[in-house]
Amino acid sequence: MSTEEAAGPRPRRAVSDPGLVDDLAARIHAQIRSGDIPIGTWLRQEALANTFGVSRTPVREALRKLQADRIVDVFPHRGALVRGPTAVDLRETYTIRGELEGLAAELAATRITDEQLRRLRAAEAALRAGLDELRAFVATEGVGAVRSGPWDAADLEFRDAMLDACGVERLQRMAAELRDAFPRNLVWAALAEEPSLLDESLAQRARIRAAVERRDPVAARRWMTDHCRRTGSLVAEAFERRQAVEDLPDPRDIRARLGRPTQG
Amino acid sequence: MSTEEAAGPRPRRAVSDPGLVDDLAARIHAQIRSGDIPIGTWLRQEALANTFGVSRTPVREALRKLQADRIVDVFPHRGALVRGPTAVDLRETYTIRGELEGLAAELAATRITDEQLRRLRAAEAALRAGLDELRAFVATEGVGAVRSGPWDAADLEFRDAMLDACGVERLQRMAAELRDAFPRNLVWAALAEEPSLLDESLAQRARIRAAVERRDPVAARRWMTDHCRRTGSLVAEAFERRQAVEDLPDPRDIRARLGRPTQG
DNA sequence: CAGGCGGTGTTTGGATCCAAAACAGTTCGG
DNA sequence: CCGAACTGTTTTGGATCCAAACACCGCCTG
Repeated sequence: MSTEEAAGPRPRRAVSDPGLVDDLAARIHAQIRSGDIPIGTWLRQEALANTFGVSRTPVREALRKLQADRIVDVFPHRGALVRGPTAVDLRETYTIRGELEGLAAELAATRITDEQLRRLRAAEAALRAGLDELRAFVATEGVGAVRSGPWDAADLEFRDAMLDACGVERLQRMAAELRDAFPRNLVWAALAEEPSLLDESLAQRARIRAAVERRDPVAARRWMTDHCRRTGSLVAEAFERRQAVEDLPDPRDIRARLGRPTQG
Repeated sequence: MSTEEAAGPRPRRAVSDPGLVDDLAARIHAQIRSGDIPIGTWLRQEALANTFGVSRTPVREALRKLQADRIVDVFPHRGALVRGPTAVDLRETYTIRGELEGLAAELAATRITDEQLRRLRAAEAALRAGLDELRAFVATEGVGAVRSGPWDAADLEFRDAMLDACGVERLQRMAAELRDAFPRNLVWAALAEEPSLLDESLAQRARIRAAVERRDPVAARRWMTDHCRRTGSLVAEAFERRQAVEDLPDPRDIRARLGRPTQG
């Protein structure tokens, strides 16, 4: 019987070359996260191949990775569709994030280093600065013109610092996976429309940071979990409001955004 | 500029056809989970293609999916290597599982239906029966001869029933992902070597079931988290013992199990 | 006029082909 | 005697090719 094992080559350098497919997947994912490729978009293999200057073969493999990460849905003989969350998806995701990041905060409170603590404080400061700037921007330009800015970056940095401090690699990865489960604009668009919510969000994070600072695992976890759940409720509610306005036929229905085959 | 969107076809039936690639990935994954393909095996594309009667193209896409699921490591120009956990991997995974399944138990306690509760009880009964049988088997045949049996199946069924009862789809998926992160035999081989541990494991589950039955979310969560952490400790310790005996050069080192290219 | 039917163009899916990379065994030089 | 370079073989990676599936459109029929 032909076995598929047969031990073979031994890799000298582990991950020096990222590999074309992984790079492609990361790039496509980035465009989806940023909103450049909107939810409900059909990803055409040939178009992607052209834009990245490669053939369809590596594109197809990249799409399989994105499928496994639940970024796109692949329909046999039809193509890959960029997944969009439903309101319950949002709630569920934030609930789970509350658990995972809560655990991370708890662990971080017991084992954070001084260096990591400095990073956390810096992120909080950046968050505060970004909030001021964003509020000023909204006051002059309006909510609609808001684009991904320093507040969003600081937001990610704060979370990354916390996850890094907890020291559990798998936890980092899983939390990141949840964070990237849907485009960023869905998140901060919900919060930016009411600046007072951002104040609240910042205050919650200050509480978390303080708890970690004084090495209080129980409080750190509690505040972090609360923070995630509260944020999740806000995002989900905003999403539902928005969905009520533009009447998408069905939240779960794939037929949304069908348009026409060639948009010429 | 050529855009990669261009709205297109609308899928009629959602998931009627699994698709060859998904099927392949599932089959390979199953063989890894069952231990038929051991950890550290180099997966040769052509060999896999031959065994499944297809060409290398779909095999490569399937491997990309497994890579995204962290089942294999893909090294550019070298191949795909079946990942094996380290002891810290095991501990981390069970810690996180404690959180997720704890949450699941908490939710299940509040919203489980009578039908689901019946399923949970049935799984517990099967677990008990499987335990008796396994103990008898170990007494006559010895630990070494133990293979995946009804106890393992009942174990999975109990967890699935609980996750199903919690009603959060993403939670189900993430817990399943953790459960399948490494071969099953690593798990129950650790527990089977000391039957009293299985008694303890069963008692813990009875406690959980009882808490869910009386709709006590706090207790359900507590017992479930405890159960997962305890199991994780046992598995990790057994793994460390085993690893100490067969002196693998380095836990993280890829060069393990190098052998020769063609094992003819 | 509505609904079913087949033609046509487009897109995906799998197989095949070829070049580049890596392993293994050998040879050459110190 | 040991190590570095060379060569042959194996395997992966990307491109290309062809068939099958699907969407769109017009036509035909009831």
